[in-house]
Amino acid sequence: MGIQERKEREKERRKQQIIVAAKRVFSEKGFSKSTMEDIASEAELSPGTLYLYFKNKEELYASLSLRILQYMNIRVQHVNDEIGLDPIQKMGALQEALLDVYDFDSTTIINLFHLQSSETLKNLSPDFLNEINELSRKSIGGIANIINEGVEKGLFIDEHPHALADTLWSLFSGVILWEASKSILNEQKNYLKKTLDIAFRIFVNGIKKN
Amino acid sequence: MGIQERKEREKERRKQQIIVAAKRVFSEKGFSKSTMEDIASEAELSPGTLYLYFKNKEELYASLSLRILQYMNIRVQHVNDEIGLDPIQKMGALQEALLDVYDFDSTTIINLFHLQSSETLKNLSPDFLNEINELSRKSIGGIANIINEGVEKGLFIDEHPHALADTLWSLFSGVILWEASKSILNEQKNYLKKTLDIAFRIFVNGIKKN
Amino acid sequence: MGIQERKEREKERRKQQIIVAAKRVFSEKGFSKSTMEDIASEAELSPGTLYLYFKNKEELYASLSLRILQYMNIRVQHVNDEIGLDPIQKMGALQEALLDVYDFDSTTIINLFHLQSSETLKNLSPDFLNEINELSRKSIGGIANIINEGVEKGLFIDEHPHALADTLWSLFSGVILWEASKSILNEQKNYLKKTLDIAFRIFVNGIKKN
Amino acid sequence: MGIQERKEREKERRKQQIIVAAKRVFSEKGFSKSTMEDIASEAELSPGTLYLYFKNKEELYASLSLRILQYMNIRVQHVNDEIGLDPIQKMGALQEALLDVYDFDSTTIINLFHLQSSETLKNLSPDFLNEINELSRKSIGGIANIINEGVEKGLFIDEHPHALADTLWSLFSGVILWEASKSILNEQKNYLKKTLDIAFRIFVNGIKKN
DNA sequence: GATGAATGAGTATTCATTCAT
DNA sequence: TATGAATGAATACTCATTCAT
Repeated sequence: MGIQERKEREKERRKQQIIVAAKRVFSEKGFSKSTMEDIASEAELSPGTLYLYFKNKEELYASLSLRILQYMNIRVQHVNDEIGLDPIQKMGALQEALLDVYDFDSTTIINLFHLQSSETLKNLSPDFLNEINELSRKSIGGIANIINEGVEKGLFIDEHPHALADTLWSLFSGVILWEASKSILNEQKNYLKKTLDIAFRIFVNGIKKN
Repeated sequence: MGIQERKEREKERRKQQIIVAAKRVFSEKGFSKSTMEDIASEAELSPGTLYLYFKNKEELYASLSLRILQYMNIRVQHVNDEIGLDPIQKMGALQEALLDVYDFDSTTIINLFHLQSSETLKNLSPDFLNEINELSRKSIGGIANIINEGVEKGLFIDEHPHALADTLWSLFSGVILWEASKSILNEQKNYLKKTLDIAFRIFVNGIKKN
Repeated sequence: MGIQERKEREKERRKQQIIVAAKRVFSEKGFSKSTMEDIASEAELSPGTLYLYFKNKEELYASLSLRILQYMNIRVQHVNDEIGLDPIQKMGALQEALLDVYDFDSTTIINLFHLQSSETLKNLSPDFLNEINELSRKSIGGIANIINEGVEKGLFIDEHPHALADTLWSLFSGVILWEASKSILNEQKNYLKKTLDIAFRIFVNGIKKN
Repeated sequence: MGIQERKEREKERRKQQIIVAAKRVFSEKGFSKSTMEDIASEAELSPGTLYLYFKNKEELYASLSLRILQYMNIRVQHVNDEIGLDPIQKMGALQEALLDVYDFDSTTIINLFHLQSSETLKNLSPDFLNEINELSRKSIGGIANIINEGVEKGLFIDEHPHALADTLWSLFSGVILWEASKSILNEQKNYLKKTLDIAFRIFVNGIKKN
């Protein structure tokens, strides 16, 4: 391992350290009530150090989403790559994949959808926006592929697969955000998994031909 | 018209004036980048005056949502009250109603779903939270009623109607937020109505028995 | 009673009404935490009305003191005018008079000494300052007279009577303020009367010749 | 000198720098007319920096008093500890000590007595209140000790020494505040030292037996 | 006179960001 | 690299005062 590479790794480790801290703080206090000082002390670093790894607060916030989007992407591609599953089974596999993504890091995925639906989006640097955009498109493209198979095989209704993928994406994010908000409004146990399950079944049913 | 009543009206007019200005500013800059000064000058009033009508910035923001929620409520009840429509037709009427609500004030309904899915929620006064909670529950209750009819008549699948209503609500808000974010990400024309139409068709199809 | 005079009286009554309210509010919240609105609503008047009777908040505050100073003046003169009392007896009468003044309106007399020792003083209009100054001087002059008698009769030490009066005035105000602050610091019953009694005895003892 | 210790000193120096500036500004404009900006610019620092060293404006104000109270305490204890002085001589030493305290920092001691007799008191944090209270009690306790000696030796009148100490404290603060207010009212040279001298002589005379 | 809605100047405080060490 | 002290711009909110009715 070269010295260059070791440095790279070290740097990556620090970034992780900061991201983990940021995740905790943001999910507890929300974006605007979290201070860089909060995050720094949670990461056991000084405020100045944060700026060696992230350009500013907003990009730190957005970078949380980047990670989960990358992970989501991989999971969706996996489903695409599985051979020997019929479209209906693939939809089942997709549901499982998305649930896994949620389980993997529920805080951040809620963050992701908040971000997507929020003012922060307007203030990100173009580079970041592009990256997020790119990743979202890939994920939705992957979902569209899965659906497309079903359309081509005459199993799913003959809509534009991308439009169907958008609907599924909306459904997924809508359920997650709505459940999150219910848990604030009612301060009671949420039923996310069950709701997601119902939502998926309705969706798959709804796009089946006849 | 008594002097009391006239004053009441005058007061209501001022509130409207502020709300209209707030809507414009918030939807342009988002919550935290909007200053009370911005809103005041948009309303051609002084900052102090805003506080005669709204306790603070957050309640001003939240009160936008209250209006649209009330309107949504009314529209959902209307659908419920219509006689002579079968459940499938009622779902169609519901779709139209919700689209109307969106058309009536698209900015605010996007705000509403942002609010519902965001940190601001945590900082509202309990009274406001309650009122929003109450109104949301009513709307969803209304939707659940519509669905319930279909379930009882054996047309819709035998799930808990409230769970189905939650799913529809999630779908509706998810589509709206996703389209709104797409319009920021891609800065291009959004296809909300079309997407919503597809979403509803899928949903209704998905909950049909057989 | 002429119409002019009636108006004058009416005006005086309003002033009293405001002063009574102001006294209550100021003594509860202190000067800077009391708002004109507080006072207005305590007086069951509107804020604007206050300004018909008092130029501004500070003069309203100061006018409380004016009243008590006038009263104090009268009481001190009474003692001066009493014939047939020897200087020692007059000092006793003076003590009683000052205690009466305190009993008459303890809140305001504390206010008076606060005012005298505070920043508000710097912000009063010259007219008001003069009036307060004048009244203080008169009171102290009156006390000096009493003491002077004792000096002339060879009973009291041969200091400048005005200096002795200053000392007595300081002692009086010091005791009152100190007791007031103790009641805040310790939140317990204060012993003002006893302390004042001791203070007076010491003072009289201290200025006796031999 | 360790690096830790150096930092500590640096920090202390900054605090002093701020305190000196605050003293100047507060004594010129009074508490409420002084802005944090004023103080910051007097200290040649930025407003934010003030908050690194003092929690808020009120604690900055109160901390001025804390210093002088600590100093006063030390001086009073010194008098107590001096051996070979009879009670009368100790009273003389006490007078000198208090005058020294006044000379050491006249502005702040006026502030202290203002504080003690004012609305600010009500708004301090309990910790601060306690500390001030504690220090005042100690000083008065020290004075009471001195007086007690005289009482025990049969030189001073047989009152409760603490009550006599309260009276002396009141006399001291009363004279200082009264002289300070006279200097505002008359805008002329004040005669504090002379008045204090008279006051002390009267007091000592007043508590002597026979 | 009386009102009270509107004003808008005034300020304590916060916090993302920088930079000398 | 890492630090963390210092910065200073930014802003919600208050409240004495005014003035049209």
